[in-house]
Amino acid sequence: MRLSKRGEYGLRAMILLADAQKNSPTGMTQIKEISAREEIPAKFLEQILLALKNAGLVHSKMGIGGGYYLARASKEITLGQIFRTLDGPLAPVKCVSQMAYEPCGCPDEETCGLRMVMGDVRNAISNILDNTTLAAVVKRVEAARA
Amino acid sequence: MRLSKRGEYGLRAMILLADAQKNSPTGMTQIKEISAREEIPAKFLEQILLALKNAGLVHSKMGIGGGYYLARASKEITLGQIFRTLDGPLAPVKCVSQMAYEPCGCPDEETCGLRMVMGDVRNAISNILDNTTLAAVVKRVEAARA
DNA sequence: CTAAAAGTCTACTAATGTTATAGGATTTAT
DNA sequence: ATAAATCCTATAACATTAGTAGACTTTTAG
Repeated sequence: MRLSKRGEYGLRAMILLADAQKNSPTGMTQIKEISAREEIPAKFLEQILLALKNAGLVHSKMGIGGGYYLARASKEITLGQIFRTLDGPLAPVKCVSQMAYEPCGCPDEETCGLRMVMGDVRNAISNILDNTTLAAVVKRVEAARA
Repeated sequence: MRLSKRGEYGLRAMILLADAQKNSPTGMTQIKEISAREEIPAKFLEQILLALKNAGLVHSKMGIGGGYYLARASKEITLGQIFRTLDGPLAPVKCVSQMAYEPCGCPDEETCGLRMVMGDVRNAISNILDNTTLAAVVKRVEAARA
């Protein structure tokens, strides 16, 4: 049940961008700054941010003084959206995926006990990640710092 | 967030063994029968059952008329135990794992927003898998069949 | 006692996925 | 024009996964 480094780095970067949004209007931040502050390999982060950009979650500005910033207010972006962009479906098995259903190979899906339980697991994960916004995470971090 | 085939096959096999326990005292079943009924490659299943045996979750009997059976009553075995044996820790990131903690590389664990949320995810998964027994799964399957 | 039926155990392989790194192309401010 | 930044694609090194192969051991039936 592991989160990939790609997903981890991407989520951490997005939380940083959400935090930056509070200091300046857009919160535009350069790759190298995110990379330095979060200790993420810069060229790897570049690919990740590009994927998030293509998914419409961040915008960017090229050239001198450019950088990345959230495409929407931080309370309009959920961790679930970021996760799915970088790591694919939340569901532990494809046969309970809402976004990318596929049969998993059990003889009868309707009476597959594993499928029932994994459906619960998927819903539990979704209830957290699809209902947690970047703004909520930033708020929680501030509470922890206090 | 994917369950491996190894984990999937192992969980399905264990649910079958739990069901078999209701028909005969031990519910002893041969690899080839599990393999046929669950459509799992026999030699792969062999390795999986061996791992479950070494973890003390099933017992076996060699020779003619042998097979595998649950080491305890089906209500004494949780899906969490099986999952961990075959796929490792439940936690999406090591820094929130109860069984196998390791730092994940964020600059400060105490104020890492991702870590907080992933802690919640781990707990949600654990609440399901560590509280669901094989007996409960079998019961649920029967309810679905009715 | 022997042969067949079952699990035991280890090694190997092919395919895939992960985690990067490299380097040129493009855009923008000065 | 130049420097600073993102854009984009390729590729390499490594790890994991899913499965296969085969020799070995134990047990029972005859």
